[in-house]
Amino acid sequence: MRVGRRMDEAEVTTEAPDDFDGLRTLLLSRHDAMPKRLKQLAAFALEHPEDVAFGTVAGIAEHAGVQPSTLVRFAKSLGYDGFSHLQQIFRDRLRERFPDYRERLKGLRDAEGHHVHAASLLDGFSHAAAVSLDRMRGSVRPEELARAIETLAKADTIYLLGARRVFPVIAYCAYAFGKLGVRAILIDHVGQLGPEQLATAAGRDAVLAISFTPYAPVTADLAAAAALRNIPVVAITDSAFSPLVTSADVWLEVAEADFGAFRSLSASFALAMALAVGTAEKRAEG
Amino acid sequence: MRVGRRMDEAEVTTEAPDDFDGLRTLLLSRHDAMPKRLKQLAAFALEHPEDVAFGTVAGIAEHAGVQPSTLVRFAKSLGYDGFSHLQQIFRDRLRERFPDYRERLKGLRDAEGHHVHAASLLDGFSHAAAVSLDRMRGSVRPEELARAIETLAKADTIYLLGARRVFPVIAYCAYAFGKLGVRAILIDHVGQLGPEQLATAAGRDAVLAISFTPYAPVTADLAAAAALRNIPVVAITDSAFSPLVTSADVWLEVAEADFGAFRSLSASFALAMALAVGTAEKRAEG
DNA sequence: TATATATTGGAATTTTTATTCCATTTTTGT
DNA sequence: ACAAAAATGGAATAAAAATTCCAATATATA
Repeated sequence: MRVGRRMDEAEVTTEAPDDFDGLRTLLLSRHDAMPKRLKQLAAFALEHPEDVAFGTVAGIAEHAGVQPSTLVRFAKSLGYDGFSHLQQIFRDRLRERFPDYRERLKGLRDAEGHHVHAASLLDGFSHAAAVSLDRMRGSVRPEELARAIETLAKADTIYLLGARRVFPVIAYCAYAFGKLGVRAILIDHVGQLGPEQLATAAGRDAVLAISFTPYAPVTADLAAAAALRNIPVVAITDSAFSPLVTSADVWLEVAEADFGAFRSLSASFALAMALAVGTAEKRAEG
Repeated sequence: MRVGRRMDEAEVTTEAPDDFDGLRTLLLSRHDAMPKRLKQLAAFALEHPEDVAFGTVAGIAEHAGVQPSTLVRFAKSLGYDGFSHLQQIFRDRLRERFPDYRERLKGLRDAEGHHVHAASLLDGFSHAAAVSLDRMRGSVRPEELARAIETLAKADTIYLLGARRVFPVIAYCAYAFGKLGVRAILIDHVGQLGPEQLATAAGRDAVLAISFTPYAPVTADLAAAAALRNIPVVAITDSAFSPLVTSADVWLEVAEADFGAFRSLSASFALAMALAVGTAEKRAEG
């Protein structure tokens, strides 16, 4: 037997699955025993199979945060000839994906009662979300959006206002602004301390308020209070009759679709993310 | 004007569609007026789009019965930089992805500077959301969803676990369950009291936990603690490597698409809503 | 803690792939 | 049928990509 064998040429037994499911299983079983970077790649590959299918070694390596050579090593450690060979598995999967889709719908119908019902609920909510997103294209005007971003970009601190149904959106804004290095304060109104949380806001700051019917009184009240103190208010709401409109310097209209008694929040989220990133970029510019 | 212009550098007007549908239309309209080999390629491309997406110049040329150079000429005659550029359109179609960020800006050029940028951000986030929703159809299996609903429906109280990026989703669950008359407790971990908030949970209850990469340790830890105490855990996560998987009795996979550094949450929301409504309905039944 | 072993980063190399160029053939218009 | 323009094939070249190799680092073992 040869001496001085390097890891690069590691011996491989009977692996190298030739379809995606097999690869997936292999990856899952081996994952715990893998070294750091390879583990990282295994996770990346299963999370972004499309990137692996289409990307180049350099591109994927950058995305996954490893060196190009690690990709080749990864492929070899699984028993493939090299990265190109491994990539083939990912590509094959995509080629077969379209037929898969129809099978699924068929299978959905044949399944038993519960499943169908659960799946159709999911379908219903997905559909409502998709409709909301589509509608937003028509209702949000680019100039207004740009004005909203300008207002927020000029602010020293952004105070985030939203309650009940839209609280998730505003909570997400707090996360996003924080990530982007924009100072923002979430008015979560714990212990009914909303007014106090907003007390430190001044004219150089701004308020981002969100409210949909039935408008939560806190949000409208606090926004009005801010406006009275000459703090710029950017509002996201669902109609021109919203109480927020009178307090707002700029407002954006989003009409979410519903399914059953529940309304989507998808369009609001997309809009909130655009505001956050737009604001951060505008600040970076100057 | 230059003399002796060659066909290779043919002038191109305003073509070069940046999505597959546009390309298809262009190909169909130009087809009749094309020279023999290019016509041949147009037909081949529409008939075997996947081969074009994955193949190499040499390979496709052979398959289609033309010279490699003809492929490059074909791409250029349509207004693309070269074959690689044309191929990108075919690849985008397969991954259902947006044309490049920059390309997008070009398309919205008629508006003024800021507006364009803001609008394309919004477009990007909307699209990521739509893609996420669509993908979910493939990754969530109806039977698993039904099992998750059953587990939650049997529970006395549902404890809601989620932090950081997914906190909005779990916060929304608290709202939805409340509206539906299902007893649920939001573990918001205020004052680091997460473990205490979960202390009252017992085997007759259930935990609904959500976590995506990079997995917040609190969520994984609390879910593991619950599992140890034999409390059923339903998890929503983004890969089989998630630390939640080991603790979960049922887990649902959702891979959200991203735009820039931010991932959508739309699919997670839709799934959460389906779980909530499904649970409420199941309880009402029996 | 010292030593052996595995893992990783990054530059150098090789291979593959796209593109360009030009001589030859085909088509078009007169 | 003839000249001019367009189209084509195929070799030559340039560009991009994958792969290999080795030094540096980290990890495990005694």
